[in-house]
Amino acid sequence: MPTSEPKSRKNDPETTKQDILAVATEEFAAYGLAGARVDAIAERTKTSKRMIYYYFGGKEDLYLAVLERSYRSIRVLESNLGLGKLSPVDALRRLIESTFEYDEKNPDFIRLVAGENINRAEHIRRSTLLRDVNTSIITTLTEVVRRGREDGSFKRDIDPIDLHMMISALCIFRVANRYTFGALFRRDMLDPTLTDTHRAMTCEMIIGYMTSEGGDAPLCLTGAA
Amino acid sequence: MPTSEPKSRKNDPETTKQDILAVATEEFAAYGLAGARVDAIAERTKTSKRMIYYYFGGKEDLYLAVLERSYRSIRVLESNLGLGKLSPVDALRRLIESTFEYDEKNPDFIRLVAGENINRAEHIRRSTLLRDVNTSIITTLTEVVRRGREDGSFKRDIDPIDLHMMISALCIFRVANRYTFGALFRRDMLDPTLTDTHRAMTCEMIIGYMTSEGGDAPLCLTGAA
DNA sequence: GTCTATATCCCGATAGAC
DNA sequence: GTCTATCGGGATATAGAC
Repeated sequence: MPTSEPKSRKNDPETTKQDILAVATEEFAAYGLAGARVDAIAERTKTSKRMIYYYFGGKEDLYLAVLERSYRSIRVLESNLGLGKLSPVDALRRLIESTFEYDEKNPDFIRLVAGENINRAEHIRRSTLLRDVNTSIITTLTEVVRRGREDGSFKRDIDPIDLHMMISALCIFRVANRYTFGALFRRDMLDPTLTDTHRAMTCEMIIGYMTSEGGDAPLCLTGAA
Repeated sequence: MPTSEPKSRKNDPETTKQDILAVATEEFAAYGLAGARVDAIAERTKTSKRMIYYYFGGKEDLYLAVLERSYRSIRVLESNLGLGKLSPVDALRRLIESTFEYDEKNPDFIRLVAGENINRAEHIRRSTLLRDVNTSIITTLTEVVRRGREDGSFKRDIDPIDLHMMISALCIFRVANRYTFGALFRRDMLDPTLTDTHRAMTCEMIIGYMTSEGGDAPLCLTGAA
């Protein structure tokens, strides 16, 4: 058996790296960058702590690799929704529902982003790769908004980044703030019996906004002080 | 001068404690519980590290005291809005706008909450005081929703906690995720030129939802696949 | 490429005088 | 109530053999 065929070996570098990344994602999501422990990551990995430094350099480099992998995952998923074949309203609804489901199923990603905001995004800022990966969602939304304006279904002239902000806000909040809400108001926002209600609220709020007319004081302000 | 009048002394306990709390709020908001340094807090205080342990017991107790002070601040503000004198729609708008302004002006509070969610709210959960303090916002919203349903201006039968969730989501997101958004999309969500746009979007989205009719497929689904 | 053992630093908490 | 000096635990990172 020639040594030039490493793929038959039990532990090839790529598998080891992916194993480390998967475990590190959970640890960083669970405790944040400052709270995460390299020892804890190594312990749950098939390999050793030395290998983490060997492959990734250090704790912060590993953390950045985790962020890059996580962002790529959601952006790839969004790009495969086939929104171009749908009407603008249906495309928007499909994007909102996909985001809603993805966020609910991937709390680790939400927690990573929350942690990186605590860090004032100083690690994301160092990565041009992350910026490139994330352009796709804005490109997608720009096209949906353009088509909706063109066929008249969207009445609002909105910046696509602001639309992304509103979708993200409503989908992320119930995951990101699940614990404080649960502790303060005794209501688990991820309780399965609430999913349909929350998804419908999210869709109707955003689509309702996009498809309705706006104005200076559009809503029942007559007679107010 | 009798010693029973301590208010004339330069350093009375209450002032010292408030000084510590103010500095600790900034430190915990800036770095989270795990990332915050007791030494850093002590350095920027008028007093010493020893006094932090003397008054508060330890790092985690100080952190909890900071959380209690911060939550009390926003809940007191909300309670003084005089919403009972306004129509349901105007009351809702006033509450949304107040929340929007408060969150924008108090990023430290938003960051504290985000950090506590990283901690899975395990500190908030230990405090019955925090739960009591936070009931007021739900009481307030319950009353607004009840009146709006009664006079017919609100068409949706919404759980007040869910309404609070939606208001919080839209107002908090642009502050909580300011840094990752800025780094990824090159748009500072707190840029002063965006404030009016975002506030109007937030109000119209929520009030528009509450005052419009809902249904299974209420929005332009005719002809869709 | 992989392991164990360890160097080095940093931080929370405390001792003990005044 | 306030200060300075320091202890002790634990974390990141590395050394060095195989």
